Amino acid sequence: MSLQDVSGPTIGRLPRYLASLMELISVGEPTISSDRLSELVDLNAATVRRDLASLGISGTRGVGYDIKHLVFEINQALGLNHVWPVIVVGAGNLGRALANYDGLADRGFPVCGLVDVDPALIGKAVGAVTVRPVDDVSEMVDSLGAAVGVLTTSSEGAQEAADALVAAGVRSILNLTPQAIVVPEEVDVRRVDLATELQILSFYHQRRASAASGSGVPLSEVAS
Amino acid sequence: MSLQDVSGPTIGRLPRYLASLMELISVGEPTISSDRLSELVDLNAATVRRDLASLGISGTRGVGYDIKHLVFEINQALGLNHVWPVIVVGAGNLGRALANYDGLADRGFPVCGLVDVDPALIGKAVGAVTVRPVDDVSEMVDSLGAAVGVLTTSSEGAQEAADALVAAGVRSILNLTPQAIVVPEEVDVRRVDLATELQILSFYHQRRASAASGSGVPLSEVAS
DNA sequence: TAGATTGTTAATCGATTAACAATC
DNA sequence: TAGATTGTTAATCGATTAACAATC
Repeated sequence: MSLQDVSGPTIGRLPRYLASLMELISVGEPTISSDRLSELVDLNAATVRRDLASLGISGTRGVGYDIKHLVFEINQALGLNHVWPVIVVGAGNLGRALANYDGLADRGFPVCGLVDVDPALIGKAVGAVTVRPVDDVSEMVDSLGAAVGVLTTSSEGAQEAADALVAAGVRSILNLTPQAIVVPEEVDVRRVDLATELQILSFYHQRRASAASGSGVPLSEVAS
Repeated sequence: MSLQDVSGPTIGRLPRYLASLMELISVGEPTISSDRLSELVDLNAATVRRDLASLGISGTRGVGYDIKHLVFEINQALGLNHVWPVIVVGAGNLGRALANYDGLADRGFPVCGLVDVDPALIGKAVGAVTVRPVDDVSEMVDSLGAAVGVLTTSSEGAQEAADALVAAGVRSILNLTPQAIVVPEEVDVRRVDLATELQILSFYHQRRASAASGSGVPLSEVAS
């Protein structure tokens, strides 16, 4: 299953709705109209109503939507009424940064395990966890109830790491390596590649500067 | 300018084309048909021809596209015939991980500067750079020719960091904090939020497991 | 010339949005 | 009842794709 393909219109917007709604809750508003919410998230009001209807959320004509109900249902849809323990494979700089990062645990994704193939790293304490060998993954998934794996290995190690996660029963993988991985059909993979993100930025930068001379330094040869 | 809106169909696929083409080069193939390339990148052949035509690349009827030419032109379109020096704002775990990460420099985005507001971090050596105060950003952008800024501060520091980059003349920002930032119209921002990526994974995980009992641990209260 | 493949037109598909009857 | 706002239909828009004439 390829997430990007299946995703449909709604899912990517749910976190945005949630962020705006949380602010409204802190202000104490009880209800909100699709019209006003649409302004906050910069979408069309009809799109907002569509999205909410598709989640099975209904409002009250003439009044709007109950904000707390909205938040509850969106959290439900996103699976945020659960805690999803995460196992990070790869205890390099990025893996260790993730294990130290509160932003994941705060949103229901605590890093409960950190593994690596490098014997030199095994046993090292990082944040709240200790680096363990990759061979332990299967046991860790079972005992910790981990549902999600994050790959922060080198490109070379990515496939092997993914295989280990899949063998351990993990069905959701966030791949932070530059390497595309191959997994069975029933496993979901999302890939975030920072260099690709920068490429996209530079694409627009270049396009914007097109006529003017670019501020980048010419690179020797590319296509050889 | 919102990148997601403007992006059009092509840009997000260019890195994929490039990856497949690089492999073909290493195998020594001289040309490729849109049909074959479309299989490699899992797209429709007409879409491939569309994309290439939109970049001004033409092939030869009956033969296909010259692979080296293709690679050169796609690199050109992505701005990869330039080196884009990057300044990272925020020398926490993630910022330091980026400064140590070869994957960016390898693809033309060397981290040339790392700054932080925390006096305790100033002067620390990280990878090839030394942490400097945020106040130096403007001078650094000029002297290093930095075109892209990456935010790895805390949520609280994100807006201030973005303001400093914008004031220094940076027009492309990759925001890795969970905080949305406000910038002038002429500045491009891309946001990558790992917790959001995990949310999307868990959304599908949950949907897949819908009927069956979820494997996540129930969370106490969400909507209060 | 016969076969292959491009470049592009027209058809299709899916998502967004305007509009409005239903109804609080 | 009058005003507001939902829920949904039909119109619109934009991207993908099939199909095919052009041409190597």
